[in-house]
Amino acid sequence: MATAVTKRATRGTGGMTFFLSAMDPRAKVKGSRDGLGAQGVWAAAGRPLIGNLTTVTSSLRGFTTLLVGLRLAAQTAADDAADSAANAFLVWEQMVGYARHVVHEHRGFFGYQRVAARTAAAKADGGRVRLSAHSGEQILGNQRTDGLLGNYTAPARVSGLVRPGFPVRLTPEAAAFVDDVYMPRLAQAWGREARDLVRALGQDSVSFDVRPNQRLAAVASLFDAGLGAAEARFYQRHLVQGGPSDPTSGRQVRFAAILGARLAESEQLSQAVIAQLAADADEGGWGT
DNA sequence: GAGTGAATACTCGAGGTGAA
DNA sequence: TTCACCTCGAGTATTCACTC
Repeated sequence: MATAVTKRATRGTGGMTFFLSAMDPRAKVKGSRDGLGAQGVWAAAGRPLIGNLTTVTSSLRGFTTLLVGLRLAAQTAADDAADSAANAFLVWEQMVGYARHVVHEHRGFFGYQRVAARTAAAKADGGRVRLSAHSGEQILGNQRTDGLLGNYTAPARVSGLVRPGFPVRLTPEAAAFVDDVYMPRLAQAWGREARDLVRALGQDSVSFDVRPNQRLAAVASLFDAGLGAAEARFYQRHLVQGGPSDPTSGRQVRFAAILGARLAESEQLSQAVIAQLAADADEGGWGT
């Protein structure tokens, strides 16, 4: 049948050509606001190449927040109480937001607006904010579904960072990475194995000082500019290359390789660069 | 009690809208 | 332009009533 995107495999040349045709009403997404049918293009052409990430998971530091938060939250709920672990994660996500805003002046994380507003209010009134899972203290209308827990957990699972099933827990490899790379930085201000931080996250409500201090700085240090060698290797393997169970059967690894090479030469993803990528793919004999 | 199927709830991944 | 919040459809899991 004809679809919005029809692919023609040209096995002789090892390439594949995409062209547009009229929308098949059977393929149309019912009631979708996707008037141009971009979702169909993404599903047909993008998803087979990038198996783990979504259009929302554009922040590497979002994954950093998720990994460290899940590690800490698991320690607050040793009895597998999923709800309390989730609540602890929400508190951690709030804490990270304040630290990134105050220390690094970061934007572009979930909840930025409320974090900025409450920080300004706190500076005029004692310098402390309240962190908790209660709706009034969350940094989004529904932090659980619209924050990192809702948007990053599934891609992290596909990337081999989060175990399948429930409750949400890191894979052994991801947990070891957090312990090696991030926990020592937190421990400098929060005590051995960041025990004071774990204790704080386990509380129903936390009063958090957003004036410059060691604990705030320790949390912010996880989000310093640049990546260490171990971080770069880890994220390259799990996020860029799709992780150990790469659902694209190696296509994502090859795509990352040629994209990386082309972007190293060019600042922007222009039409010319895309044409070059297609030529690179043809040369590599990708087939379908 | 076991098996089946419908109804319901939940999760995930898209894009749109409106305020600032 | 950015950000927060929303809707929507598809897929999956769970619950429950019904039949044998």
